[in-house]
Amino acid sequence: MPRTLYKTIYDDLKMQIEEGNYPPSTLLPSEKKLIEIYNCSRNTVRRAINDLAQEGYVQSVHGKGVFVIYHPTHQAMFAMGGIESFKESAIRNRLHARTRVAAFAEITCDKRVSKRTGFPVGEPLYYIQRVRYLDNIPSILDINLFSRKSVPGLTFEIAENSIYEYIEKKLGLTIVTSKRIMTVEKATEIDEKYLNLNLDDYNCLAVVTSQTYGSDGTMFEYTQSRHLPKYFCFMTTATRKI
Amino acid sequence: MPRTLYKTIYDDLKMQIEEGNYPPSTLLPSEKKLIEIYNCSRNTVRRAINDLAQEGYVQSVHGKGVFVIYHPTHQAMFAMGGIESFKESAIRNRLHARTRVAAFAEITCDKRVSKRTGFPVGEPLYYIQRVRYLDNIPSILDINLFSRKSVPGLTFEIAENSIYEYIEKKLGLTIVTSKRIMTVEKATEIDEKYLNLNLDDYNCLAVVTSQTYGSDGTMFEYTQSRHLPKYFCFMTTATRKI
DNA sequence: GCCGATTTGTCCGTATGTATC
DNA sequence: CGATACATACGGACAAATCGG
Repeated sequence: MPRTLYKTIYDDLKMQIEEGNYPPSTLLPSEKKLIEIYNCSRNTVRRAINDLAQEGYVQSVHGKGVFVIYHPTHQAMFAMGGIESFKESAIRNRLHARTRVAAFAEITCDKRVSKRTGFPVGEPLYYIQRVRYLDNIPSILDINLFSRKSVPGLTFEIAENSIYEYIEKKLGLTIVTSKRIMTVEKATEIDEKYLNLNLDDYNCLAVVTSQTYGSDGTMFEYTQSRHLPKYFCFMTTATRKI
Repeated sequence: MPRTLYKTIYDDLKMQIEEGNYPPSTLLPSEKKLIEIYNCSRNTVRRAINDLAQEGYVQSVHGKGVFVIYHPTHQAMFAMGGIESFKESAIRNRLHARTRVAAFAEITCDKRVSKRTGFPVGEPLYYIQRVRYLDNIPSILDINLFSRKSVPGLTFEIAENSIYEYIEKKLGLTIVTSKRIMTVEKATEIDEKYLNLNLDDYNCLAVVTSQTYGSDGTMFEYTQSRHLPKYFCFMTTATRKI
């Protein structure tokens, strides 16, 4: 449940938009009216609208009002721009999810790994390979590197379930920022093996590389997710800086 | 030139971070100090920090301070999360850019097009196909649909140069929000023809579909960009909502 | 463990500027 | 021109997290 006022307003407006009470290409009530509706200050309303704008739900136009630009099409997507665990996305898309751990090891960051990941040389790490099944089809190959300092006590069993759940619920570490880079790469032998690839079909994979930062300001995770193109979709909203 | 105070502060902090004056994993000066430095109110400083956080430059931590999480690695990318024209990205990456217009027509949106693009049925549109060359290699196939109402007067010649320049400079229309969806698709015969594909190499393309909204709150552009994987890279930053 | 200083987070009120109609 | 709408900027108050003594 939202504990802050602007979050409550944000959630309510978002719900109203999704349910069609504020249809696409119409205007939201003016800030003045929203102040009356939610009985709060103008800043608080503006904060909520701002967050909605960043997610592509609305767009403010000077002197006119706040337009709804949400279209229901974009709901049925698998991988969204936000930060979400595999389990969370699977649940949201009503797919059966299963994870098989293919490798689990403790390593130390060397020069080569440091260059690729951004972890400092000498940093103790967990190296984990996992195959993700959606409705029993191997769909994603995940290669994770977690800092053993930031995320201590990881086990094979936790990796089989949800590492994010462990981080947030057991360790109390909050996940804040995630930087992601999307590329398309030729499938390797390892991909072929784990994802049961038929190269005549697709010989490429969608590769998402991400660095995740926790609430202590340090990077605690570097992950490469290799997606079967068929089930891959990545959505984001950009706003132009003037 | 930035006309607003928070933009000035944002630009200055960004520059300092990029130049290494505020190195990665150190703290920015506290809000209190920044208020003194820039001689402004707390809200203004916070606004600038907020914008930097959304671009993955910094991350605020309650009770501690604002960490710099920028790493210089991410500069040399081609397609970024932001809104940028082909010409702009090419210049930023110091590549020679050329555009060949393969098709230019005026059409009217029918049911099928409407379902795919989100334009209303009956909307008058421009249909444009362009091949983008980077350093004389055909790298991107762009299929654009522009609203003839929002973007009147488009010509073959403008399409050969920069449509965005025309929209912003000649029409005075501001580009605000862009929603994008990234997928990986099998290459078609058309791709093969225009991009000189060798299917033994890559048989897939990175496909970015985007809907762009202008300052009048209406969608004026629907574009599908089909990228050669070799030169494709897409970067974005996500922050977790609690 | 407690306390006080520091730092960020939330929220309020107000004034002024500027675009739209 | 005036009314309405959003944009920028300032100020202050209190809460919550962190850290050092």
